[in-house]
Amino acid sequence: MVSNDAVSHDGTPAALRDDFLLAGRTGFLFHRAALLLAEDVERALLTAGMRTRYFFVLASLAGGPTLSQQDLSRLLNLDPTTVVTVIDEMEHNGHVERRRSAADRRRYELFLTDDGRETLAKAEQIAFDAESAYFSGLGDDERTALVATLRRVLEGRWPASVCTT
Amino acid sequence: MVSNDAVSHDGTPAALRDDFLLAGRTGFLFHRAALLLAEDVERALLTAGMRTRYFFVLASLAGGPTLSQQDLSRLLNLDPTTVVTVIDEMEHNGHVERRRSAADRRRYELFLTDDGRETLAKAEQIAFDAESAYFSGLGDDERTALVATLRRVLEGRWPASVCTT
DNA sequence: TATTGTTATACTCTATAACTATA
DNA sequence: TATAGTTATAGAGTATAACAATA
Repeated sequence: MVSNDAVSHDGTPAALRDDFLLAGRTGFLFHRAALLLAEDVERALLTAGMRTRYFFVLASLAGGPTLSQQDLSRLLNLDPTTVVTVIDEMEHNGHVERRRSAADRRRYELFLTDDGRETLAKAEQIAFDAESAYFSGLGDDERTALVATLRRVLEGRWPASVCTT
Repeated sequence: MVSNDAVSHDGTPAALRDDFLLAGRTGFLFHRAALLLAEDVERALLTAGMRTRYFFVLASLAGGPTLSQQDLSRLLNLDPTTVVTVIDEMEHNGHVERRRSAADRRRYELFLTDDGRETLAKAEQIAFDAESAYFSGLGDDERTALVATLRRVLEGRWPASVCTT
């Protein structure tokens, strides 16, 4: 019986053979590795009934300057209409409050509630654990180097339209 | 006039402040960096009328063992129904041929045509250029280290259901 | 009984356009 | 005239279920 796996006749997995083009593409490896991590984190957060995007918004509102929905949209690359949906849900859950900006009455200023902060803390723990497991194959030095590399690649590109200074 | 950017009062971009939680998450940086690269490559390929997925399939079929649609599905994490659509399109474009497997008449063996190989070569050049621009901020050593790190992280996880040996 | 490929269908997610209120 | 937020709608993308042919 011929194997139906993508394995060549000498038993070498296709992905590791030099003639498998994608395996040699930095971009493809990057793409795949990030997708696996995103899936791991999403799966972990789902056990607590939370989605990754929800977590990202919670974390964005937790510190630093006060953000509006448009700020969030630019910061997290979310469509403004998507932000409305997420904030609606978060407000309904009692995690976020909309307050009209006194300086510009078109805008809402978004604030985490105490419940929102508690929920964020739980989600952070879950995400932290998932990431730790994901990166468990790396040494501390290697992970530190990875973070430095990622920061350098992102330099000047994120947050894209937010960080204009 | 108060700035509507996510910039704090001292002018430090929110993303770079210590109190902006997401900026400290390896997973978030990873997620964002990979998304930007994927967008760059997609945008570049679109100038030649090609999508990233199409390119991935071309590259998967270019070398190594002969693949069936199910193999592709597992290798690239594509739904089998999605593979049907992509291969239909590729066959229509004259880039791929379906040939019934003699050993298992349920399966198709997928082969690139000469046209498919030419198209792949062009797409590879485009993707290569886009990746080079994306990684231009990194030194050779840093990029080599990144690839090594990515490979280690992917070890045993990709290709997931394909590489079972 | 399980698997490959296929179609039809439903569902989710995102993007588009139009509207209001404010600037 | 432009921007923040909102709604309704359309579109793309994906997943689900059922089917025929083959193992």
